Amino acid sequence: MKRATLRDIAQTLGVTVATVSRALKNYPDISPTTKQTVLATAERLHYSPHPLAVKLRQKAYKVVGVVVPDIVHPFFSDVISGIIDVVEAQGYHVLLSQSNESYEKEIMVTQMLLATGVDGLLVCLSNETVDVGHLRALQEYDLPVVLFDKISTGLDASTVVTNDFQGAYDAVTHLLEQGYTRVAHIKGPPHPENTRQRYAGYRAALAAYDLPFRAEYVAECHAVTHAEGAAFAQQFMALPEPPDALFSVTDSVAIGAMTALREAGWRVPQDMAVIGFSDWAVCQLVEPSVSSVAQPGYDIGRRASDLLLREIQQLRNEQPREHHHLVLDATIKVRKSSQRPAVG
Amino acid sequence: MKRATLRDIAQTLGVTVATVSRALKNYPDISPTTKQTVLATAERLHYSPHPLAVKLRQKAYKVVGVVVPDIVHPFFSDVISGIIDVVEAQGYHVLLSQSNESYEKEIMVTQMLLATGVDGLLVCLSNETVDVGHLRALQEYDLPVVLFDKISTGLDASTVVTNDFQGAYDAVTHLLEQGYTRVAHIKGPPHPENTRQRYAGYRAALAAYDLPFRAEYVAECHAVTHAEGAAFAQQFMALPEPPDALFSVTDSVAIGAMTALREAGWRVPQDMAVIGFSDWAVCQLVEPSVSSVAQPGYDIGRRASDLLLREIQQLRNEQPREHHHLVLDATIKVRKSSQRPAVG
DNA sequence: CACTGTTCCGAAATCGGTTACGGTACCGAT
DNA sequence: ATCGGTACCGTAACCGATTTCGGAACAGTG
Repeated sequence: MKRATLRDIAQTLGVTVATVSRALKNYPDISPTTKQTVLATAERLHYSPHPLAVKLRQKAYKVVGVVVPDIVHPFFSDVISGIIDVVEAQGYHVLLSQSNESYEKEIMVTQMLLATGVDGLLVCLSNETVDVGHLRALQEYDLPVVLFDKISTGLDASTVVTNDFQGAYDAVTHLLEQGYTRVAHIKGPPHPENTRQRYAGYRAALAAYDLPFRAEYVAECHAVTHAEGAAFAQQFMALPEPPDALFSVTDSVAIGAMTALREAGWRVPQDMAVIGFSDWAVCQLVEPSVSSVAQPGYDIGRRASDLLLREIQQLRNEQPREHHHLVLDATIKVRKSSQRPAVG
Repeated sequence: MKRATLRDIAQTLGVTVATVSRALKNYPDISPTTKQTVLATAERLHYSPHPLAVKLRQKAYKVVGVVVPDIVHPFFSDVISGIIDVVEAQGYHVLLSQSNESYEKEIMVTQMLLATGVDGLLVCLSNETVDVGHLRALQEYDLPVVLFDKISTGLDASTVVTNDFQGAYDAVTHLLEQGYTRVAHIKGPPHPENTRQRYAGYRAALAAYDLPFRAEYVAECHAVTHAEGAAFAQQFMALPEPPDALFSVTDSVAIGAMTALREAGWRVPQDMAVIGFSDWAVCQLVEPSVSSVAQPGYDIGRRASDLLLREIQQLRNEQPREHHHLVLDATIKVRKSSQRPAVG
């Protein structure tokens, strides 16, 4: 069964396609009679306008491109879910690509999206990305770009990020309020802004409690794995004055540390409290359950989409485009791993 | 900066768009001279063909639609990742939608994808879906559809699924080989074929070892949650002759059961072995690490995409379309939770 | 010089819609 | 009878490419 076109309807009725088009779109100067018959035969032939023809004429793709480093990651799935919900409600669709944390692939993918045709782009930069010339090139083609999570100051674009500083600050403050005083931190790799902000939040919380910063209480991840967490935990336990709490840049590292602690006979949270970051589902499944800082992934997706769709509209109406920089709060989820049992 | 068109090039060179088009596409009857100048100015103007115009002419969207119940699910992220990798390598793109496990939403979403324009569809049915009339309607428009994971026999389409029967059979056999004899099973909801196959595999493995089927060793989930797993574990422990091993339909349920076991003072795997299904990342993070059956999500995505792209090609070449039904083996991942310690 | 055969390129149709513009028919008013 | 106005619909340009057909220019041959 072939797809019905305007001409099919026009020919069966003995009118022109223009008339049919107007009848279907409720134009004023169409007689009620012809409108009725057009609608009827359109219904009968299961007519629906050919998407490409409409889009070509309208110069609108009704599609937003999404580039994430890695789809198989709970945070990004959350973001994508938020994006889809907002964007589909506005009649747009989502074209999805991943960069696999590779700068090369990111360039390839953005080029492909440009070539395929999108009205705008939602991008989370890869960890490798420093230069954003490829995105600036897109902007020169009047293609709105909104960055989220991993952003860059080198681009004049709207951004939506988690408040990593505040999340870290709250997490460490929570530990300090529980009475822990020697809080260690396993940082992430030096480059991404996120992990730097978490580190900054850690130091700020210590400072707010007039606690000294102790370099031996800070370790720096590279692979950000379970194994690294375990290794650093052992390193901390071997210190002459070991820490009594740990704030980890990521949940997997935190859980790795907890495994090492348990194997060494340390109890969590009695001997060492642990709090992670990201609030993966696994935090609720392990024993003891792991406190963590939840990133508002779904909301990031929603807000970023809102901003992008607005910019697309502004471009279309030739209005000046505004850029916004949203910072969404993270919320700490307190579970067993950081709740100091009542003394006595 | 506006996008350069064929006409822009044609006008600056004083030729027609037809010449430019042919020069750019290496047609034979173009003089080397003009081909050179055309290529040069195309380069200079950063020309790239307008995707919509090409697609309209070619009657190809170069897009495949993907419908999954829930993006925020490690299995589906894996599948999507596989789809993207295959499809992008062939110059196609992925239009992503989710049904949220709702039959209504699934219909809406497939309609939207049809209206937006896709060359084919990769669909995992929602749990609610029984009738597949909405997909059959798509096929009548000559739109190839490939089902994966949650499939339906009511549709004449290629399918790609995990061998749930074999996965379950292997898992239970593994338990029996370890010397466990009283293997319990927590089933999933009755409707999805997957969970029925897992149940069948469980029973077949028991039968292969000449072990009796004991109804009190089988429980049926509804929400398929951590809490349900814990509740059923307590139920099993309260039996006069409790099981010594558990095969669970899903990892989260397995881990819930393990939590309840530990709280009751039962050791895993000494007092009860546990093996789950799906092999979520969390299995490697909890203590003891959880054995599980890994579903080949990434491969399912790849194979399903291969089938779909082939059907799209066949349709385009007016060749007869073939349907295939792939069943990909699951592989058991043996970890601590199911390895019986050497006795003595 | 006429005829045939290349070589290279333009004209125009096409994909399926949208829409500015113009024209016909019919009405009532002068 | 003429004019202005309205209701309705057709014509055609357009979006940006692809592709068939045919024609002009030129070279080679008898």
